[in-house]
Amino acid sequence: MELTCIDHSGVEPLYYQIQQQLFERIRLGELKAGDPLPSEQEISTRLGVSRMTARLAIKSLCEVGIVYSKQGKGSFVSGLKLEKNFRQVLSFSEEMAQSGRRPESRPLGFDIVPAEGEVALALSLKPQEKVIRLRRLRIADSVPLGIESSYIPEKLCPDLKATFDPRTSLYQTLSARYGIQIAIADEVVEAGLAKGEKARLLRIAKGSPVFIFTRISYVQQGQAVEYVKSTYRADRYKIVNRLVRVKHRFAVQEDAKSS
Amino acid sequence: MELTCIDHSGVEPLYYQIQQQLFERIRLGELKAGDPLPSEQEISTRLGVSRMTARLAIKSLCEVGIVYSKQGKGSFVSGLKLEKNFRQVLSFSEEMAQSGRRPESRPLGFDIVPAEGEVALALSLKPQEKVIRLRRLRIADSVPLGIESSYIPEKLCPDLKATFDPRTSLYQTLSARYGIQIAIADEVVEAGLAKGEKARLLRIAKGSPVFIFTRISYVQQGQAVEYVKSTYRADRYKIVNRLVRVKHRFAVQEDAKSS
DNA sequence: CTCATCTGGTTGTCTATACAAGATGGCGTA
DNA sequence: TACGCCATCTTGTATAGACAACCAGATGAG
Repeated sequence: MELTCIDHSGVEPLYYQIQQQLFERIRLGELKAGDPLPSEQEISTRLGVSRMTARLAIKSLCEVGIVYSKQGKGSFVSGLKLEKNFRQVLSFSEEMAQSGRRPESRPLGFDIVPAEGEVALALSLKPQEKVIRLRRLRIADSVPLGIESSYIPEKLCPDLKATFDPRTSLYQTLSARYGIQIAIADEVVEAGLAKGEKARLLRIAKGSPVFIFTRISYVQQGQAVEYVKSTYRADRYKIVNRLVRVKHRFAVQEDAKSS
Repeated sequence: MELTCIDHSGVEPLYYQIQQQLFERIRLGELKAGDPLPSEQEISTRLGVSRMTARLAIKSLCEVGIVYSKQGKGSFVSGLKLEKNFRQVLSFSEEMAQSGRRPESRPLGFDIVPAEGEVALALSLKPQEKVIRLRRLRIADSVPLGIESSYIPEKLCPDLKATFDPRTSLYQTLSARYGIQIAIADEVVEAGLAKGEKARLLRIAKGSPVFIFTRISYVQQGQAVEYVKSTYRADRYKIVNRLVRVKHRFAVQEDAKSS
């Protein structure tokens, strides 16, 4: 497949069509790691678009890390696997789908409680405001994997408690019924030991290692919409990360506590 | 502080100067969460640059998540904390500096061994090729924090063994002496229990929870340069992540295993 | 042969302009 | 009053052109 047939009619942006064609060629292995992409000039003349448009397409591929550019040399396919999308906020179902496992959820509790302590703090609520609390046992391929407790301000989704089926996707419901699209989440990961009720629910011995996640999800405007605390079995769950080395442009200097 | 004084002499790119000015105003709290940034038009006329240049400055702020744009409305400061840089490849010293702790390293071993098993696989080496192995105890504020074993192909840095002081920064040396700049790393995080020698070195009880990191670092071209396996105390170490919800443009569909 | 220079190709930055598309408020008409 | 249309602001997309910075290979002089 070569770079061809750009639709100039305007239904889809030109740079997006080019980006998708290039991405497809990479995904199919037609362009392999280290291979040079067509130069901006070449794309420009071959497809009859301006160089800036071709450039925009390539830059958007650079942003997700599957391509890199070198001044004076060209743009190249990076040698990184694209098997997984790292750094994503994923729902449990999405996560399981990515790793090819069959997800299942068993509700452990679904009620409305006043926000208190860390929950109120994380969601910027006054201590008396109501939150919807949803506790679920997460199951992968019939094996208990983790326990999740979600807290969502009731004012954001008034009748969620009445209409939501706790076995389905919370994120999908928030998006479809309330127009709440989660854009970013901050997550703290700790390691600990399973004990008591949690060990029993997860069917592991007391003292087994577990991951403890604390996650706050935000919409793009920055408002917190969800606080989640969860415990996952460490023998059946691991975290895969892709880290990037930043070129200290936005390095936030430490507050001068020591000086 | 207002948008002022752009240096047109060409030492620093214009869009970069503008980006830095805006970033500084946000960092100082002069522009708070939810506040609109000056419009592209306004920046353009006020500073005497073209709108595309102003746009480039704003877009680069969007990329790191501290600003978002809405067609027809404007660009706004997002409500996200920028206290930390998330998801970076950091050296131990850099990481400690960010959290305001005093780093220290005690070498536990420094030798050259043949690559075997997982190490050879990760670094794409033939089983007989030599790797430099460096084991270090990582200490923060005089408290043992973790044990790290790094493996680096000897051919990439021939006389490292002879010249490198194991108490200093490995990344800095790789960059300064060999021109090896690490650009990306893939990391797997597991949770486990401390036992035997590791528990003793870390001064924790056997059976205490620990993080187990397995990291492979790459240069931008994709070649692996370092394999690290490390064990960190979970009572003194936690992971902080920022996740983004991607707009399924690059979603890699699952291999059709089920169909 | 060796080394400096030139030259063409590439990405990086920047300008000036244009129209499309979404948001918002006002104005006028029904 | 209520509603639709319009003017105007915003960002999004696209063009054509220009020069700078960088890289690599060819060419030439010594």
